[in-house]
Amino acid sequence: MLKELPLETIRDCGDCPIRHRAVCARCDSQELAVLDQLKYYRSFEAGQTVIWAGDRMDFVGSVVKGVASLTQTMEDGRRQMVGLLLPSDFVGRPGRDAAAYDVVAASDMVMCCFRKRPFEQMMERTPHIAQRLLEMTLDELDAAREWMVVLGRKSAREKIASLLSIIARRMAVLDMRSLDEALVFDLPLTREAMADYLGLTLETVSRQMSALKKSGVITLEGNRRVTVPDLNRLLEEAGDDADGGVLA
Amino acid sequence: MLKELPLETIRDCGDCPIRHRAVCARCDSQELAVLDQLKYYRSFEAGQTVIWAGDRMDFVGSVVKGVASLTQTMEDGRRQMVGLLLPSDFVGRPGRDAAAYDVVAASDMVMCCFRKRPFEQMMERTPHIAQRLLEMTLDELDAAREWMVVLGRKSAREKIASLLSIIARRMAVLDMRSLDEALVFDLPLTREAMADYLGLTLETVSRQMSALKKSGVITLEGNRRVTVPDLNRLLEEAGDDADGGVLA
DNA sequence: CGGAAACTTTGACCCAGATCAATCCGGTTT
DNA sequence: AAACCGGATTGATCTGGGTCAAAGTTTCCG
Repeated sequence: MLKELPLETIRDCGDCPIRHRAVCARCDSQELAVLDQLKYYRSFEAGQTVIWAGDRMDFVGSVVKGVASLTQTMEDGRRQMVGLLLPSDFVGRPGRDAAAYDVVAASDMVMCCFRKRPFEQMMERTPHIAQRLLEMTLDELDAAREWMVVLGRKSAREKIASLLSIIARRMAVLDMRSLDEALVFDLPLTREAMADYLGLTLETVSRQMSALKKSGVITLEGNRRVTVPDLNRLLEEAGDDADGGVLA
Repeated sequence: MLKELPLETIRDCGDCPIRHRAVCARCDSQELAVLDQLKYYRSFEAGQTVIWAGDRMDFVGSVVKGVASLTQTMEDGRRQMVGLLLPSDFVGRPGRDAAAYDVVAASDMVMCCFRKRPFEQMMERTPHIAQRLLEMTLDELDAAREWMVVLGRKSAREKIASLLSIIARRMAVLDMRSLDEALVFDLPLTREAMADYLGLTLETVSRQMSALKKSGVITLEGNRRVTVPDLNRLLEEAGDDADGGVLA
């Protein structure tokens, strides 16, 4: 356990599933060729730590497959998740040496990595990368701010509904499914991780999941598989505008 | 009331107080000359709304003097502040037409504005601006994530102490005062705005302010003026490492 | 298959912070 | 000065979610 998985397939950027959403999205074929030389893949199994807060971080990269979490821990052990990274999301900060947060694989995960120095040099020469990274960072900032509303002002039930709707929508987009039909997905988080995301205890998460199930807002098969028969109903429960913001 | 203040002095970029911290920080004198042509100042009085969420926003800019807040409002009226903008902070998002949040002047405030289109064009031609904006956005994302820990995991007393220490430190840096001596500053926020920042009610804010005062962690003169005799003591109350992160 | 570890659910009770309701300022207007 | 007004404080009470505790499920392996 806790060792890196062997890589089934070394992919080519050309058929990379996140080619058009990741930090490389704007790159032309020539720029991509350079990145292709620089990149290497790393795999992690669910639960494995990618890096600890404070550790020296000599790479940056993109989540290709699976889900990772960014978590901040207070000295007394209280934990708050501050980022949930789905495929195409970027890990690391150019210009910073140490990791600011614990990065943990929430599910089995594959990352496309670059050594930090060469990547930074490439960024200086390649405005397309810096532009895309700015765009992605601004999106993340927006997401962080939405999340602050969830943490600061929503009830436990609304928090759970918010989390489920965020995951449901992002998963649907990644799978290119329509938001109108019933959505089925596997939660990439344990109850404890959900609690860390939402500023709750795992008991409260469990109770509210049961409550949403009893109300028919969701269906559960086992602990992980969730069905959302009507996304608008879920969004109402989340306290959001039923036709809320469009995810890019 | 609620009209823009007349501008006492039209400043030159050369002696602008935020010249070396704002989005223009990296610009050379030639680039600065171009910006100088583009820029215009706007003043707001405390309480005045700069722009409402959803409104068309045809400018971007920097806070030069004073403090502004970004606030998200839910349909039922619950409010959460999602950004606190001090001098040098950037307002608006290149590439976005509508404001995402209410922007309100918390104190009398001066902004240095640029019409959005020309600024975006300038950004494309001037990597120094895009680079600096990326850096600032990454810093804001870090700040947002710290704030998420505050919202999700801290007690009311810790929340208040956290807010005071953030403001005290940023004010001290702007005034170039040492963090070792006693810090005195005027709170730029009403109790209600503090509550919106921290996900609390104004009554709880008031009670915890009184409690911190009784414990000698702070001193109050009137409602606004705060003295922090010992910043480390305040940081302990905030639940942070006493020698916490260095603010850039 | 079986046993254990990890995760989840459920119940009983409690408390920090919300809510509701008076005051209490410090200015400002008349 | 008196009346007014927008904060701010303080008090009494209530409650959502935390805490502690005990089962119940899955999953993982040998």
